[in-house]
Amino acid sequence: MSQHRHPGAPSRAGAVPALPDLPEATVARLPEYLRALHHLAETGHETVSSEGLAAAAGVNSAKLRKDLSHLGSYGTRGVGYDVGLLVEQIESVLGLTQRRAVALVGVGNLGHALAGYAGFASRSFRIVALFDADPARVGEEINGLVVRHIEELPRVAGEERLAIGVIATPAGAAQAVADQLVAVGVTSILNFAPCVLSVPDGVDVRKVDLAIELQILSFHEHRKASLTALPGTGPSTLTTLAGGAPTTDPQEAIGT
Amino acid sequence: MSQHRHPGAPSRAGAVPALPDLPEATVARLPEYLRALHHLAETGHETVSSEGLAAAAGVNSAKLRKDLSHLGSYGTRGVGYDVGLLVEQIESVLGLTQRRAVALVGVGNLGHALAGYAGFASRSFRIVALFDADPARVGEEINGLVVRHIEELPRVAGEERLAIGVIATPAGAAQAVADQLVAVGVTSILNFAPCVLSVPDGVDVRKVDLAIELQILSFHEHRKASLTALPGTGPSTLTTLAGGAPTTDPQEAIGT
DNA sequence: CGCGATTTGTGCACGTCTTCACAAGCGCCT
DNA sequence: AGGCGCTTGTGAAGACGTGCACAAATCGCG
Repeated sequence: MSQHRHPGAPSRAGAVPALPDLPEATVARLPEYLRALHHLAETGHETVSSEGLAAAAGVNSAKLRKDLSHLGSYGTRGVGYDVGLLVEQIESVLGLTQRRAVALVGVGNLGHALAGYAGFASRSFRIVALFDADPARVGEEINGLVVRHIEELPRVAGEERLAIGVIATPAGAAQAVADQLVAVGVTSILNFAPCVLSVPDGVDVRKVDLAIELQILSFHEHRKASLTALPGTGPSTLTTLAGGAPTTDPQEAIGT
Repeated sequence: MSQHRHPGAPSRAGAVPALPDLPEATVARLPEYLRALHHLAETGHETVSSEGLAAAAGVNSAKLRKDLSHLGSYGTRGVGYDVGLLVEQIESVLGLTQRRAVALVGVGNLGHALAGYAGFASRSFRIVALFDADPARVGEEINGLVVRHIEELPRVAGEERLAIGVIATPAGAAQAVADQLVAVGVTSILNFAPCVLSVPDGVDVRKVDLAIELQILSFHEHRKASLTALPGTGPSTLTTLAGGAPTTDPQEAIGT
C-alpha cells in the first residue's frame, strides 16, 4: 500500500512516550477504538472491559487486548480499562494531540463535499487551504475558505507547515498534484483519485477509491449468487445435482 | 472487516467459469489491475508483462502473478498477458458482466457528492434510487434522480432487485438504515457513516471512513517526526526532503 | 485474611499473505 | 531443428495477523 521502511532501530524516546513500533493492522484499528471510547465516555462510562469495547468496535476481544497491549496499555485485571486514560493513550500514540494542517486539492464534485465534511474538521485536523486548477473555481468560498489556484501552493506551504494533502482531482491530474505536494514538504497524502501515485520513500499515501469498493462488493454478490443453489452442508456425497437450477442471478447481462 | 463464512465446500461450476474461492487480499487488488488494464488497452497495448502490469498497478510483480494464477489466468510464457482477455477474465470473476442496482441512502453533504460521482455510474453499476429521511430533501432532483423518502424503500425494492446499498447518513441513523436495507433483501452495503454496523450473516459490509484515514496518516506523521532526530544507522534511507526539519514538529499542541 | 469471581495480558498454534527463486514453457533467430 | 532469451506459474520459506486458552493480577466480600 504505502511505504514504511523504518529500520529496526530501537525506538528512541523523545518528548513522547516511546513509539513502540505498532503493527500496521493495529494502527488501522486504533481510530475505531477511539471512536467507541469517546462514545462510551459521553454516555457516562468510566471503565470498560475488553469484551465491551471490542463489541462496540466490532472486533474480537482477544484482538483488542493484544492491540492495546502493544501500546503498553494500562488496564486493570478484574476491572477493565479506564476510558479516559485509554482515550489519552490512543490519542497520544496516534499523534492527535497536535493539530495538523490539511490542504485539499481539487474542489470538484467530491472535493466540494469533503471541504464541508465534518469528519475533516475535528479537533486534530484543520483544513487550511483549498486548491484547484480551474480558474472558474478559484475565488469561490466554501465553508469559510476561499479556493486558491494550485500555483499558490508553495506560498501557502511557506506560511504554515502542511501535514497532510488530500487529492480529490480527476485521475489525470493526481500525479502532478502529488508531486507538487511532495515538493512543498507534504509527507502524507490521502488520495481519492482513481489512480496509483508514485511518491518518494518516506511519503505515506493512503487511497480511498469508491469504484473499487463497489467492485469488491460486486464480487461477493456474484459469489453469493452462485452459491444459492448449493444443497447446504449435507452428508457430503456432494452429488452435483445442479440439474436445471441455473446459478445465474436474474440481473440484466451486459453485452460485451 | 466483513463476514464471509462461505464453507470450505468445493466450488460448484454453474454457467460461470468456476469461482475458485479467491483470497480476499487478491479480490481487493483485482479492481486495481482492471483499471490498469483498461488504461493499457486504451493506449494501444495488446499484451503486457507481469512486470509492466504490476508497475501500473503499484504492486510487486510476483504478487500480481500469484493473484492472476488464482483465477487460472491465461498468460503466455515468454510473452505476457493478453490485455483484452485478461480484462474479460477479471470482469467475469468480479461479476461485472451484470449491471447491479445501487441504492443510495442519505443525500446530505457527502451523499450529494456520491450521487453525482462518475465512478458510481460505471457500466456495471447504476444508481437507481436516492433516499433520505428529511422531508425537506425529498423531491429534490440530483443528476436526473428524484430523492425519495426512506419509507419508500420497500416499494422500490419490490420493483427492482437492489444489489448494493450505500449509506451516507449521519452515524446515528446508519444502523436503522442498514436494518431496513437488509430487510428488503440487500446483501451488500457500503457504509460511509462513522460507526460499526451489525448485520446478519451473509451480508457484506465495507466501510469507508475519512476520519479514520486521516488518523492513520496522523500516526505516521507522528512517527516520522519522532524519527527525524535519529542518528540513522549509517548512510541509509530516511529521505530528508524539506530541508532542515527540526526534531519536534512545530505544530500547535492541543490542550487537553 | 483468604477465597472466589472476574478480567487482563500473553505464549502458542494456526491460517493468511508476501516474497524469493527457479523450473517449465513459449517464441524467435540462426 | 536447436538453442537462447524471456516470461509465466508455483513450491517453499518467511513474515504477519488472528484467536484460543490459560496464568497472573486485581477487586470485593465474608
